[in-house]
Amino acid sequence: MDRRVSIFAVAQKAKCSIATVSNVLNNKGRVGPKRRKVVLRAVEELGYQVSSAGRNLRIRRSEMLGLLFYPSCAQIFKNPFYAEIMEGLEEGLTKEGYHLLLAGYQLSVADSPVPDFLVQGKVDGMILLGRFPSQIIQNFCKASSPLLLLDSNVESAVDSVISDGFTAEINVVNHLVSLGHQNILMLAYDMEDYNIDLRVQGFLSGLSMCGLNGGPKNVIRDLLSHDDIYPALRERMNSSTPPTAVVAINDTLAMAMIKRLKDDGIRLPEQLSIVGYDDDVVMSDGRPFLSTVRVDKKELGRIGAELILKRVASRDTPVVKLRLPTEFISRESVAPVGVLT
Amino acid sequence: MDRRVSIFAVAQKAKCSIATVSNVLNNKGRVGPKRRKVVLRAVEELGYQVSSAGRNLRIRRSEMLGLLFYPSCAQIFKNPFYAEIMEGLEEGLTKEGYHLLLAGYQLSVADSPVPDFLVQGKVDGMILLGRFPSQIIQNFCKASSPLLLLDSNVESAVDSVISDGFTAEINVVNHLVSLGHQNILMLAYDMEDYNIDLRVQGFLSGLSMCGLNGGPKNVIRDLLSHDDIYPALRERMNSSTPPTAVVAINDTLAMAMIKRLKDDGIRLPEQLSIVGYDDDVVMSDGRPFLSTVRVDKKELGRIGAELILKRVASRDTPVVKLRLPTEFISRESVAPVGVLT
DNA sequence: TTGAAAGCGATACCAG
DNA sequence: CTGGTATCGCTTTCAA
Repeated sequence: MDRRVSIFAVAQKAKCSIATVSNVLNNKGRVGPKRRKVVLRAVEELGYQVSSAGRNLRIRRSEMLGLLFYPSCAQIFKNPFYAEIMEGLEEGLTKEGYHLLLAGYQLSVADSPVPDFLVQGKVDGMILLGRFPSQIIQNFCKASSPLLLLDSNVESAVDSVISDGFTAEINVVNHLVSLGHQNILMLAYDMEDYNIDLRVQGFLSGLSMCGLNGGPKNVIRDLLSHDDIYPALRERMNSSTPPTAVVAINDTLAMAMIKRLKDDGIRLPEQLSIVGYDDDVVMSDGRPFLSTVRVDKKELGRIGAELILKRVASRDTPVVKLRLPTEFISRESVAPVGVLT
Repeated sequence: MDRRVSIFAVAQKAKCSIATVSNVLNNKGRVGPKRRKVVLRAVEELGYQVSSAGRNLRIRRSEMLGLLFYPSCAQIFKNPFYAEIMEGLEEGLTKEGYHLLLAGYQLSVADSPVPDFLVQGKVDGMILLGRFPSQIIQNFCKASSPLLLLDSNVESAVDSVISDGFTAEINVVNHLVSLGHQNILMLAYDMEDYNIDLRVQGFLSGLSMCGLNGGPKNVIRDLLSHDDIYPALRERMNSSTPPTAVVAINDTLAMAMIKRLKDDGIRLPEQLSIVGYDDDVVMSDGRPFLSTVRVDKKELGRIGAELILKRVASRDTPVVKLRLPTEFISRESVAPVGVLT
């Protein structure tokens, strides 16, 4: 912000008008190659850089996007999943000269339902990363400023990009069934979460597509923590018709179950096949073990950048709800049913 | 950025000049209480918010600070320690109307040694969070824009704030010695890191202050990973003069050692007392176990905010190198020497 | 192909 | 205590 050398200095040195300098810098093309070179050299020699203050005022955009976490940055970033999304996001934005303004929800939204940097026009739009209560999302929608839901979604007219958990779980079921599994159980957390809904729906669709007429009994989703979920799983294992495969809502849950199952002497994958979701870098005994659904998190971020930028450019673009394709990753945690490897 | 209602509208509605509106909004005091109220109401009714674009241009500050991570946001944020610092930092900045511009080092510093948003005047200064190679820090110093090293330091004229590992480790040693420990070992990683240096120095000073004439033999610092460090510790334990207490450079290392020691059947803390550093939330058997040095991470961030803001306000403020006081937290992992609890 | 000049929205000086 | 007004640095018509 301590710019001593303004566009004037450049114009002077290049013996032309500031308009021409601006045109050169913005590649407006309406400048002859000769002049262009002279200007560029002047810029170089003076070490000139456009002042975004002046620029922003004129173009009426800040070229800055707000990034909001809920409940706080700490919570989000502890999760490596989001960290990778962030990388893609930043990459996509930087490429277009955009930057991210950081904010935890708590701090920014003290009294007003909308962060003040939004309302102050510090940003051209907002990106909501993670699982926001839908009430909060509604507030943001009302602000009628460009908005993007990254890795989440609600049934309103807001752009959003998530991984295609629906198709993913259908594929998972298909794969398991092709290995002979008939009694498949899905494990999820009990919370309001679009991603979970989607995956559960995909799972159930998968079952019925395979003629397995699955239903609520195939899904355990009324428990919150690993410690609560495991006993429920254990109970099923001890029933007269134990599942031969378990689909966990994400890798974290899958790994937690695996640990407990092993402790209880259940042989994996012989007795029970397990599939996760996310393809977090999880190791077991030094090498990847868990079959899972790979989500290209960087791509998720990149696409997100594209989407929000598009909306900033023209606010009446039709709303886009994107589901990113996923890839099933087959590892040791899945085996054909009844086969003792 | 889509402000339809400018300061003009307010002035019109309040039947005064834009100058007065500005004065009211900035609490310049030179406005009568009556007018002031009228203006405030107009602002309210119109839902007016100052445009930071206009403001920034005029005051020649962006009221934005760049936050830089090395090597990438992902790396940093996976560490809960930094996450808490961030909270304090954000709190301190928001209070003063400042915001954080986010950037991973990789992306921002592709070719230029200094991120483009700095040079473009998008920010009024930079905050470097974490362990940067000193070469990189030097580059930033040259940029002669306000700079703050958060939780790190170099021997140049840059503001920095870290926890006082020196005094902390002296206290740790004193405490251990007061419990009868004479043979104390410090464990650290082999890397260039001001914090590690400081703590090691404090540790050694502590020893000599207690008349224990410790030396390099009391410090193991030539190894990189937990897996390498443990054998070295193990070797000491098996020697003719085994340590009775171990001071780990941080909680992570301490917990890693504890796990391995337990696996090897060493009774803790009877056979060996252990102290960590950071007071991360680490549990063992469901409750805090590890004696450690508590760092008020939020305060670290808050102080950091204060420092950089001060420098932005006046660049020729003398350089400040701050060491935040710490607190020794006594828990079960430390016991008097030779006492079998 | 180039330049002059009109703002963008706010702050702050200087008069009154 | 209040109001003109110059100015910040840039983009963008409109003329030439």
